[in-house]
Amino acid sequence: MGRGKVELKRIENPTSRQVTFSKRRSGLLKKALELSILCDAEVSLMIFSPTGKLFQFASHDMDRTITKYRREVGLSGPNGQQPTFGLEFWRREIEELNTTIDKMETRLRHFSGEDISTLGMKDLKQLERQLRTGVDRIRSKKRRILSEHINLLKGKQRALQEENARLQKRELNGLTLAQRSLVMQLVLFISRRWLCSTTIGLPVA
Amino acid sequence: MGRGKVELKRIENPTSRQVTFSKRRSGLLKKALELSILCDAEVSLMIFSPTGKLFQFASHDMDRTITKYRREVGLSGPNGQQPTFGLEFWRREIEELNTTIDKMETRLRHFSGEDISTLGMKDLKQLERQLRTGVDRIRSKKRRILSEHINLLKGKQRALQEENARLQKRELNGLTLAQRSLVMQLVLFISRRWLCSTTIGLPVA
DNA sequence: ATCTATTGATAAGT
DNA sequence: TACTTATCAATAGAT
Repeated sequence: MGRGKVELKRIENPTSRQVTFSKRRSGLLKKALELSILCDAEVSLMIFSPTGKLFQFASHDMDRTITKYRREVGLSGPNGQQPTFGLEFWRREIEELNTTIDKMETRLRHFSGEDISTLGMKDLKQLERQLRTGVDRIRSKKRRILSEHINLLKGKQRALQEENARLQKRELNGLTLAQRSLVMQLVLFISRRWLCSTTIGLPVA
Repeated sequence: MGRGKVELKRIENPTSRQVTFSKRRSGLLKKALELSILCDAEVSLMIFSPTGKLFQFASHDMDRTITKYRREVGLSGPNGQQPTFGLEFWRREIEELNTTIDKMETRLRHFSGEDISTLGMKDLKQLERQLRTGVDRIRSKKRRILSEHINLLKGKQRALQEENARLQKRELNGLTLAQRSLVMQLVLFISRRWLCSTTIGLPVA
């Protein structure tokens, strides 16, 4: 994929070889990363340049993957690990943990409805019951949260309403006072005119 | 590189995920091979599918490369160059596995609707969606099983019906033969009587 | 599994 | 080593 096709054969020109190594190396690492993420796979990649420099990628953990690999392929490599005394214990321990993890992974996948081809009707029924229980509990939790939220809002609303009422009342009181004042002024005014015109007979100023 | 861009994120659809895994896996293995040949590099690649199946490529020898890797990594580690893994390594390995297990346990419990007090509404919604997906898939699987069972029964039923029809036909044939026999006997009987009474004139025995 | 439209990777050139 | 660009390769989505 480039300006020209390239045959699958060691590149003789050292410069091109080095350049191609650099480019393709990063391409390979990138694709390893993509595979692991897109497809949820466990990928480990080790690249040693001709000069012995290491480049690596491990989606999970290189050692874990190597352990898994050894378990899968069979047993110890030639140089891999001499079964020193306590080693066997650790190996078995780890194997056990890995088995546990595998089982849990399977179970988790079942919970997502994956890899259920091998399950029988009985298993499926049980699984569905469990999932439905989970869904019910989660919904109930959601309802509780919503309800709490609503209550909170109601509380705030009530507080606001009370505050509102208080403000309105204060406003009304104020108006009433003003009105009283007006009434009193009116009364005074009329009284004065009445006094002037009827009792003293003087013209109003 | 395909009909559409694809974001670097776990593919949710299990079918596409499986298909993509298959395609990209072979692509990755091919590119690993090419890099090792074109650039004279030592390449090792391990891929575990989500179901735990191993796919690997090693330009030289997996164990040799692993050993080389250990040596390389060990150099930058705290302990040094010995390919012997001390207790520290194993302890860390186990710790890591236990952490993984803890996380998975939590997740499993969440899937059963337990220990969800600490989850927020967002988490709960996501969880519920996953569970519902699981339930849907399981139901669909159940339907498929039932449907297969029904088809099996239908097949058996059809076979029985055919068998039945065959038996009935044979029975009818049998009856026809009996009838023929009766008719022939009758014919013989009448013939004899007719012969006796008209041609020979002797009384019928 | 097979087929294409597209995107991605990269050989060569600068 | 880092860009650019012309080409080839990989692959996503559909069948």
